[in-house]
Amino acid sequence: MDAHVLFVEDDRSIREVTTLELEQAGFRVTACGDGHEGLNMFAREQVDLVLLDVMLPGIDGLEVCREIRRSHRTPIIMLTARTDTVDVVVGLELGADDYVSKPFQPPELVARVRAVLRRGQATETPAVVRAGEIEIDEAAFRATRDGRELALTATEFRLLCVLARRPRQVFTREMLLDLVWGYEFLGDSRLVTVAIQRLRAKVEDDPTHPTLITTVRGVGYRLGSA
Amino acid sequence: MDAHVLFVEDDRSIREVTTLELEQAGFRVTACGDGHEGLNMFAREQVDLVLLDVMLPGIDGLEVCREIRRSHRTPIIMLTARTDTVDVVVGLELGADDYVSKPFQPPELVARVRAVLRRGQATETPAVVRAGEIEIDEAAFRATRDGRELALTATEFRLLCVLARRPRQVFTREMLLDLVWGYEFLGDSRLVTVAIQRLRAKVEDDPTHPTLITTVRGVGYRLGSA
DNA sequence: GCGGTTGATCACCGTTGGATAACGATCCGG
DNA sequence: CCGGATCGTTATCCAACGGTGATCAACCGC
Repeated sequence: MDAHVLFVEDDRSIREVTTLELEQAGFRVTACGDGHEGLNMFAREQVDLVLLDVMLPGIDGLEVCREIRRSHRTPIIMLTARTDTVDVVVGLELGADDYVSKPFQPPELVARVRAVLRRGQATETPAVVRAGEIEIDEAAFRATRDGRELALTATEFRLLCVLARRPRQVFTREMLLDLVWGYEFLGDSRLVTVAIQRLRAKVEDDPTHPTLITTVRGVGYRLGSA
Repeated sequence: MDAHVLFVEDDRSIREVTTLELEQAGFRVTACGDGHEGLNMFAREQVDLVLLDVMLPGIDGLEVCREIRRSHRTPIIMLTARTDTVDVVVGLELGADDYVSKPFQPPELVARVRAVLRRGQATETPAVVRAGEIEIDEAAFRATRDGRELALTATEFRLLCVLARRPRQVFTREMLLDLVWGYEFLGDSRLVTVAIQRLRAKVEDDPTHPTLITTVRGVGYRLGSA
């Protein structure tokens, strides 16, 4: 199993106890105490599932959930202390996969986590990544924009995927060479420049003024979110 | 636990023995023998900690460390064969989290790795650094002020990062030359003066009366004091 | 106040990085 | 075998970046 769980919960004692419980159940756990940080961790780490308290200082859990769902389909389980069902409904509407109401028995939580992960694997993760108006279906090898399909070539598609998997992260040309063309590839990194160019021509509204794939001069390229 | 360790060491026997030791201690290990490859692996793999020999063919360990620290806060432990402390000091200044001097007892190394990882989780290294009203997202190479994005150049951004990583710490011009431009850089330290000035022009409310980046006459600069 | 030192500011301009177009090799379906 | 598509390579153009030197202003010891 060995899935990586991100746990966002402001109550310290709950956080520590539950983290232990999850670790004993065989999960790798990254825990933090507020929404901002949760989003940061999520952006940095490769996470298989997110455990999200609704009540959080700063950005609350629902907001975090919405933010994650903007670009990722990682399973999310919400934790809610409230007895009323409003948060649950809103949470599920936002794309949460399950919820657990506090107080909970740790074994129950572990069971739910397992269940959601299993479900996710069963439905063979749709692997649809969204980035702005663009939708990428890695499995189907298709990318659409506002519903219309983009006629991307294989390398263009791979390049787009790599960029889209970590939106906002800047990739140097060398990283992209490794990730898209493979580590053994020997060749000028100017190839990346051209590849980006060709991708932009198909993806951007106005390729001369790219808004989706932006250039960071002296560093590299990045996708998304102004 | 199951952390992923990247191990960069050119001496083959040390590499193999230590890799085994680390694996027996429960870590996943990726090993390689030179700096270039180390950086490539780092770019490709999801790594939790880097073990870095100082003496390496090609790019040396200090350079690799600097390169990684340009955009990542992944914990780094330096291995140094030298008895003199210069490398250690430079390494720590460059942002290494610990160092171990060779020859070392493998158990000691494992203990240090565990300690640094634990520390890292405790201090929960943020991808986004805040300094006053300024937010810095190192991975995205992006800095905002009151939400509005700052149009910084690559060097300006790196300079800001270095200063922001240790707020209130005073940096001499020579330190900044090393940390931002690299220690091979030969050139007048007045360059730093100009760079600071250009950064201030974009960051300060009133660049003629800087409040964020202050000058310590006869010494250097520091960010966010008061 | 005076001279010396340190930092701020400005303008200059060579270099670099990135956009863009064009070329050629290779692959593939018909 | 031919025609189109794809992708690696190369040449050219332009803007922006950043290193340098000159000049000006602030500060310090005497």
